Parts: sequence; C-alpha cells; structure tokens
Amino acid sequence: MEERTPRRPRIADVAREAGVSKTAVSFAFNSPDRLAPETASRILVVAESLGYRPHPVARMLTQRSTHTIGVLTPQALSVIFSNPFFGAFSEGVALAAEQEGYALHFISPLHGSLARAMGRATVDGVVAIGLSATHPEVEQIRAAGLPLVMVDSSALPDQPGIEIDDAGGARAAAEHLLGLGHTTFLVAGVEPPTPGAQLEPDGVMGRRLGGYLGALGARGIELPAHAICVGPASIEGGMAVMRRAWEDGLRPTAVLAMSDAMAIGVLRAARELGMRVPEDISVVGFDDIDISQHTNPPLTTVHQPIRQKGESAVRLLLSVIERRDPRPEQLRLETRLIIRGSTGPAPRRRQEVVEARNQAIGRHAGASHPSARRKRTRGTSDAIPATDAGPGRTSDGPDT
Amino acid sequence: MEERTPRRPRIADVAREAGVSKTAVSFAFNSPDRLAPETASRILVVAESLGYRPHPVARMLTQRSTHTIGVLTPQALSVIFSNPFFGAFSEGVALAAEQEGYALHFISPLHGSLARAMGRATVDGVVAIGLSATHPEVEQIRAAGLPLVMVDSSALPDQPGIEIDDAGGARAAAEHLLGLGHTTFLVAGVEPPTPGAQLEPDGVMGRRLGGYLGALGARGIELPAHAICVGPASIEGGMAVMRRAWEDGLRPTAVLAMSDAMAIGVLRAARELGMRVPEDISVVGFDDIDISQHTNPPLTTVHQPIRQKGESAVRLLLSVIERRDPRPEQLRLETRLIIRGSTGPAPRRRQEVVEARNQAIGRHAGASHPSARRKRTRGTSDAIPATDAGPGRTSDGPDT
DNA sequence: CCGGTTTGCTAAACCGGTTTTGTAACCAGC
DNA sequence: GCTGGTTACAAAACCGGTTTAGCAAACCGG
Repeated sequence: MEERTPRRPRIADVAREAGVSKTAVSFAFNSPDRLAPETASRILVVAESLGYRPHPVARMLTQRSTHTIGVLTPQALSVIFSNPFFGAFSEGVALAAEQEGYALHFISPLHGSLARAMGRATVDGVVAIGLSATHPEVEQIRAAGLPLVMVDSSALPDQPGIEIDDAGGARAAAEHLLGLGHTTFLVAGVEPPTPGAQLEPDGVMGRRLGGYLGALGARGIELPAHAICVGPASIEGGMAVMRRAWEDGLRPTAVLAMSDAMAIGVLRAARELGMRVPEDISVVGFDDIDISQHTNPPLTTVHQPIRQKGESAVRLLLSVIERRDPRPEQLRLETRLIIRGSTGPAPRRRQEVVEARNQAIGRHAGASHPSARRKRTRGTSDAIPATDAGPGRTSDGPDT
Repeated sequence: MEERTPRRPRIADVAREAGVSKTAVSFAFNSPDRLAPETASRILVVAESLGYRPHPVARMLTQRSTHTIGVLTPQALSVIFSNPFFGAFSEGVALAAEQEGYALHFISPLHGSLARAMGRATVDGVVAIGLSATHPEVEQIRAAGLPLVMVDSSALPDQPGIEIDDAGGARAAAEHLLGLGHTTFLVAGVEPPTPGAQLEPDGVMGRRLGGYLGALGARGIELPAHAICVGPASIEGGMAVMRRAWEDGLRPTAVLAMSDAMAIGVLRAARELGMRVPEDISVVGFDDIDISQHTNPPLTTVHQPIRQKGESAVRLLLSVIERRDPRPEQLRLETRLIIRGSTGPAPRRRQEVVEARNQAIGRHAGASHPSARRKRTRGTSDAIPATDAGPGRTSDGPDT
C-alpha cells in the first residue's frame, strides 16, 4: 500500500512542501542571496528531506550549456583506449578539463556513424583527434555552431587547432640516421583507416613522410616506393611490415617508423629475423610514448609533448566556448629527437647484415664502432628493469 | 543588414517553413510511417535546408533517457588515464557500450567533490570502479534512483557488482613462492587514498593481503607487521617501498606486490640495490597488465580479466537500466597465477643476498637451481624485444 | 505623509523537443 | 444515410527546470 513508484521529486514538489514558488526554490539553489536567509535555508532543508536534486538535463536545457566537452575520435573507443598515445593525450585533456570544471564525454562512431554519434552528443564543444580536415563530420560540427578544436589535422585557416612539427621531427630522425652512415632505409608507415587509400599528404603521416624524404633527398638519396610499407599503428603492425619487407628482399640498415608502437614491432621482428639492434639495424620511432624508454634497446624516437597537446587543445577550446578569445588560434608544438639505444652506426658492409642473420644467436664483438656508440645519450634508458642498458650489459659489459 | 546571430533552428522554424505542425516535424524524424510519405520527405528536405538537427538535450529531457553510461572514479581522471589497468578496463567498458549504442561519460571529482560531479552528470546509470562500498556517494546515487554497478568493491548484497577472486589469486601467488622455498617475505601494498588510514579489510587490497597471510599462515609463517609496506600504486611507489624496506634492514628473498606497477618498481629498485631477479630475490605482481610480459625479467603475476571486467560491468548495468533483469546480479571472475621469469627458488643461504649486493655488477653463475628454473613457464615472455628472455640470454644463455 | 527605492517573493514565459489527445476527411458497410 | 473505423495531421499538455516581468510590503529621505 506504499507509493508505487517513488517518483523523483521535482522542483514543484519542493515548492509545494515548503510553501513557496518554484522560483524561490530555484533561487535557493542558484542564487541564495536573492532570498531572505531563513527562507533559503528552510527551502534547502525541505529539499534535502525530500531527496531533491535539480535535474541536470533540465538544467542544461535552460542554461544552454552542458559544461561538458566532447573528445571525438574517428575510431572505436575500444581500440583507442588500448593505445598508449591516446592514453597520454586523454590525460592532458582530463587535466585541463578538470581544472576548468568541465566533464568529459567521449564521442566515437555510433553503429558506424560518427554523424549519428555527434547528433546525440550533449557537449559545449569538441576536441577532435586524428580527424582529417576533409572528413564530412567537420562541416557538420561547424554547421551546428559547435566550437571545434582539431588536433593533428592540418586545419583550415579559420579553424582553431593544435599541430606539432611532424616534418621537422621526421627530418631530424632521418638526418640522425644519415649522420650514422646509413644509406638503405625502410619506412614503416601507419596505414590510413580506409584500406587502399594513399597516405594523404596533408595528414600527420604525410607530413612525417615528407620530412623523411626531404632529409634523404638533401643527401641525394631517393627512397624507392617499395621501401615505404604501411600497416596498422600497433606492435603487430610493425612486425608485419618488417617481415613483409624482409620477404620482399629488402635489406635496410635503418628503419624509420611513423609510430613508436610500430617501431617496437619492428624491433621485435628484426630480432626474430636474427638481426641485432642497433649493430645490424637501426630503428627510430615517433611519438616517444612512455614505454619507449623501457624497450630493449631503449627506443630512439621523436618526442612530441602528447599530454601538453591534450591540455592545450582543451584550453583553446574553452577560450572559444567561453568567448574569451573570439579569434581562433593555431598552436604549433615542437618535436625533438631523443637518441637512445636503438640507433647506431651503419654496418660497414651490407654483407654484415646477412652474416648476422646466419649467425643467429652468437654475438660477435666489435661489429660496430664502440667509440661512436659510447657517445650516445643514454638518457633514462637504464631507468627501469625492462632495459638492460647501463654498465654490465648491452655492449660494453662483460657479455659482449 | 543580415540576420545578426544565425540562431540554431528549432523545430518550430521547420514546422513554419514546411507549413506543418511541430508534431509533424517530430514524426518525420522519429516515426516517419505515421505521416504520408511525401509529407515526411518534404519536411525532411526543409529541415535539411535549414540545417536543423533535433536538440539532443531537449530530446533527453522528454525521453527520460540519455543513452549514456557514466564511469565513476574516486580519483582525478588525469591520474587515472595514465594507469594501464584503467586503460584496459575502459577498453572493455567502451566495447560493450559501443555495441549497445551507449555513449561514455567519465565522472571524477569536480573541484574535489564527487557528489557535485554526480549531480551534474547526465547518465542513465553508473559503473563505479575502485569506489569503496562505504563511500558516501554510493548512498547518494542509490537515493537518486540511478542504476549502479560497483566494480572491485565488496558490494552490498542487494547491489549488482563485479568482483574477482582477489584472495584466491593472492593465495596462489604466496603458495608459489612458498613452493620455491622462500620464507622471508615483503608485502608491497597499495596505500589507501586517504593517508594514514589502515588497509580496509573489505577492500581489494585487504582481500589480497588476506590471501597472502592465509597461505603463509598455513605454513606456519607469520608475517611481521613491519614487513607490510605501502605506497602509491605506481612504479615509483614500488621503488620507494623496496628502498625503504631495505633501509629498514629487511632482507626479503621474495616480494608480494599488490599491483604490477609496484612490482615493476620493486624489480627496478632491487636491481639498483645490487640484487639479481630472480636469483637473489623473487617478485610477484598482481593484475597482469599488458606490459608485465615485457619487463626484464618478465613478471610473474596474478592474472585477472581486466577487459572482461569492464565489459561485464556494462552489460550488467544495461540489464538493470533496460529492466531486462530486475534482480541485481553479482558476478565473480576468476584469477590465475601466471608464472614468468621474476620468481625463482629461494637463495640457499640468507647470506647470499648480502653477498650479491656487495658484488654489485659481477654476475656469478650457479647461484640458484638451474633445474628448477628450467621448469618454469616462459609463456610469451620472449615475445617482445623488451625482454631478454629466450635462448641466449637471461640464465641459460652464454652470458651466465 | 508622500513619492521613490529596495526587498522578497510569485506568476508566467521560456528552453526545445515528445507524446497524448483531438479532429477533419475519407471510406466501407449495412 | 448513418455508423464506425482509418488516415493524416494539429492543438495542447508535458518533461523539469531557469529567467523575466511584476507586484506588494517595507524602508527611507525630505
């Protein structure tokens, strides 16, 4: 005989119970100074006793603001969350959002449609990561009048966005290898989401490729088309690329990988093919995700400020949302090469690579230039047990 | 002289422009079969030309559903996203949510208050991870009539929740070490969020500790209180615990760490203190996060199905939200010990540990029992370059 | 004591949709 | 020719709040 459904109390219930108007209840919660102190507190007491909480959706509707920012990714979240790059980026996003009192809403394709997901999303603005500028949803979002900050998409000129110096970082990576005497390269690229499509020159990967090719070209080295292999941006993808290249008869002494995950896969595949890193083959990654300093050998890679990218994207977005800064801004963050243990001087003769392979396990000393190796920055490479760098291992220890 | 602010078109605008009622426009979008075909398409054309999209917040309000599930964490998201455990958990959550067409909304303390954040959150239900059952917000959520699934909190009996067999996993870890002859242990625990508080026996860490102590007690080994050290659940936390224990004069031959991150920190600190793993000291982690198979040596740890936990939590929540299953369910997932390279037989004499330390770098052969070591499962331990396990390294290769 | 301001609160409009109820037109059947 | 049932749409109520306009009483200086 009790009440059937203990319906959620509404503002009218509180008003009736307290003997005041809805307006007064609203005031009690939002601007108590507009009421007599004892009235306000009486209302709050009644509200508390009824278990009343203002309905957040109704509130959003009238205030025309959700205090939520959306993080848009063209891929499914279930694949995205396993990506360390995205984890670090989200960390930055979350940090800025929390400081500013905004909640986070992740937007990913709903039943395959990003547009549908965007239609459902209740956000004040969107940070889009990895979305190409030509993606149709970009126009949809802009048409909806929703503030948008694009990360890693060569943005339209009148559009706020965050980029990094992909080309410069890639150039530095290639020049580093050139300086070590390498002449035979393999580029391990991240394949575009739509299979069969070419690397779009405007995208992140296009810019990185441009950097590689530019540096190589400046030394008169032309990279044959078949030395650019693409695969998924994962460890498995990197392994697949390296194995395929090997089976195709390619014998690079240096690999330029467009992501750290791929570089790690290349590292592993190269070792399984009997090569030593960096004695027989050098590998450079891109991104400098956290685990890259823990691989064996520690990965030489192009660092980009991933967390800061997320943070800056949110701050830029909020400056638009809150109309502090009417003019959209473009931010460009720097990259820098971090030299660790996965790169070394090119083998003297090409033949060495093959020899090394046939020798399988047996390590022979003196295959490379110890003096040059010793000069390399160790950085934090011996900071964690995952790496064997540091005195006593790797090359200058007792076991070489 | 153009329109000042190109206001977002409302349903009334479309209705007027198309010469129909608001109802008809609503029908055109939601149940077109209730209109004459040509009327419906005419309305849609007009809507398209005006750039009209139904306002998601208004829609939520009338439909009394947000099609969004909340992920609640008592810590700040910016610390949470850097946690590989949480990344894997989120992956599972996202997978299930995407399949069911739900969006994801992360709820973390707003200006330090979880209650405030909950008040703002527009979700149909909540998955709470790492929230103690006695946390005041639990009652708030239940009072609000919001479906709630608690993960890793010894839940109230009438409350749906997901747990794992923490005690059983911990027991297996301890028994493994006991079977290897260890008698001197250190427990590296995860400190409670509120400093100074004791490990609550009902929490995850309490259950794990119970498992450790139970197994030890069954062999007549009593763990002194000072051999239980706590710190943050991070690599740094694990390092700190190990160093502090060493400085306090503890000389354990085996460490039971309550998280993999801590175990990795212990690994590193132990090595820096001059110990070899597993010859001088064995380490067991808990969770089996992805990188644990890539440490050096690969980490022996208690596996728990992290992704599945996230997935199951969402499915359980949705069964409550959509009232498919009126009776809340409790799910208990299994754990299992994964034996990799970080555990080995106890050193014959305690003295060996000290010797090993004083010898610093020089590796001496035969410090442990090769026969027993060879029996250990290698698993995927040689699957990635980060580990040097596999023929030719670690112990049975040429460099021991 | 009077006109004007301030205080404390309310009634009504509004946010932008969905859903229930209503009604006019058309058609079939007896 | 009237009843009863569809069909196609409209009017109005509603979701649960906020906000604007307004009103009565109290205050206040002259």
